[in-house]
Amino acid sequence: MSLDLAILGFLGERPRSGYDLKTRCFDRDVASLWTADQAQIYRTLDRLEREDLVVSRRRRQAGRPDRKIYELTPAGRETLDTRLAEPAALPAPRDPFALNLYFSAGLSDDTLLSVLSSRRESHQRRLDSLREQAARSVENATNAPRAAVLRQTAFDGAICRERSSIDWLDDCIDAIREGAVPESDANDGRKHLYGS
Amino acid sequence: MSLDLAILGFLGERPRSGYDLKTRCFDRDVASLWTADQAQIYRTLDRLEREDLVVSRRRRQAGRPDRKIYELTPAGRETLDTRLAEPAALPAPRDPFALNLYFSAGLSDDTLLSVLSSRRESHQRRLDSLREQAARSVENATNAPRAAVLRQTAFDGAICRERSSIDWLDDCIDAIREGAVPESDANDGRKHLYGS
DNA sequence: CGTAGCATGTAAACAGTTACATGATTGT
DNA sequence: ACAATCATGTAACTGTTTACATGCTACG
Repeated sequence: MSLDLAILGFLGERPRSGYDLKTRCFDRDVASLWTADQAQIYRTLDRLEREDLVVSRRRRQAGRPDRKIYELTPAGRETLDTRLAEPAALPAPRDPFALNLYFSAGLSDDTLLSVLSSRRESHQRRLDSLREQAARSVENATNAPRAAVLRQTAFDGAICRERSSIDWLDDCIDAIREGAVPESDANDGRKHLYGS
Repeated sequence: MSLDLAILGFLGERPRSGYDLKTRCFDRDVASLWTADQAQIYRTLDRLEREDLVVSRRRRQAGRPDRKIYELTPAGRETLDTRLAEPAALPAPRDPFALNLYFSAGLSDDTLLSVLSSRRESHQRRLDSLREQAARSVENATNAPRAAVLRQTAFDGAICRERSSIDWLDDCIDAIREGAVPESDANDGRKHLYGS
């Protein structure tokens, strides 16, 4: 459903083709907030058209296949505005990495450290791409100051979470290095042997 | 796949039934890190048994339906240890709320404020339940100090992210209240009218 | 005594999301 | 052959819902 919203949102700025949405919008502008497959985009456009939220018209192109340009219908515009103004509940909690750690008492300090460091790197990479995209987003919207600020803000939220994840990981890593995490529990997890 | 890991992890501590996993483990211990449906748990247990990662035996009970107690096989234990030690890549970016904000230039300041505040409340509630569960987790593991610390750490990561989300939202709210967000862009999003 | 609720397991249908892959155009 | 563009097929995983079966215990 977030994909619907994103597509309606992009079409709300200006009419676009599926190809356009994929290459310019999703892959370039918001890739670090949301990713979408090409097939997903085309199918969703089909559905949105069936629901009369968008309409398409074909545009001939010299030397290229036709482009199918989609734009919002009034109903689409209305749906977009409504959905944007709705209070957005949090999604169900899904924190695979925390789960991992929750069960990791059997790992050695060294293994833990390597898991945490590689995680830290991933977050760092994501942080970098968030910053890059945030910068580009602002450039692209200099003539719409409110949009520019809100886009920057949207990225800021994600950036801020990435930074806090990194800080947390650094603390974990330090704690282990300083020996602040107790040694392996006696017999941990092996109290109940198979077949016993 | 995270569900697999969680189930293997819980069974790694001690043998348990499906019911047990649902009511004690998922609904009580890690509800704010991961949720799982009853049907999902049973289906996954079936599959894990077909894959020889767990085995079950039936236990008669006086007056109740039999319980089916699952425990890890050696292969299950090995899979668990391997998966825990693997570097965990970040999941694809999915930030529906940031997307929302990204497209919200057409909303009034008042509407924005209400969206942001209600979001703030949701995060506050999640933060509270994280803290609660973290506290209980530590109590329940006093005889396994390494596990206790790692569990606390796992929750800390999530807590820390929730806190930073809340701080960020507070900043957004303040900025809007202070008029630091430019007024609605002229004609925003309505440049391209339907049918034009 | 009857009814409700709890404890426990099984099964199957269905919808939503994402991924991955393939193929059809069209004109340079 | 290549790039741009749209279209389809398919599979996996996840989640939700619903239904069914059984036999306690507890309350009015």
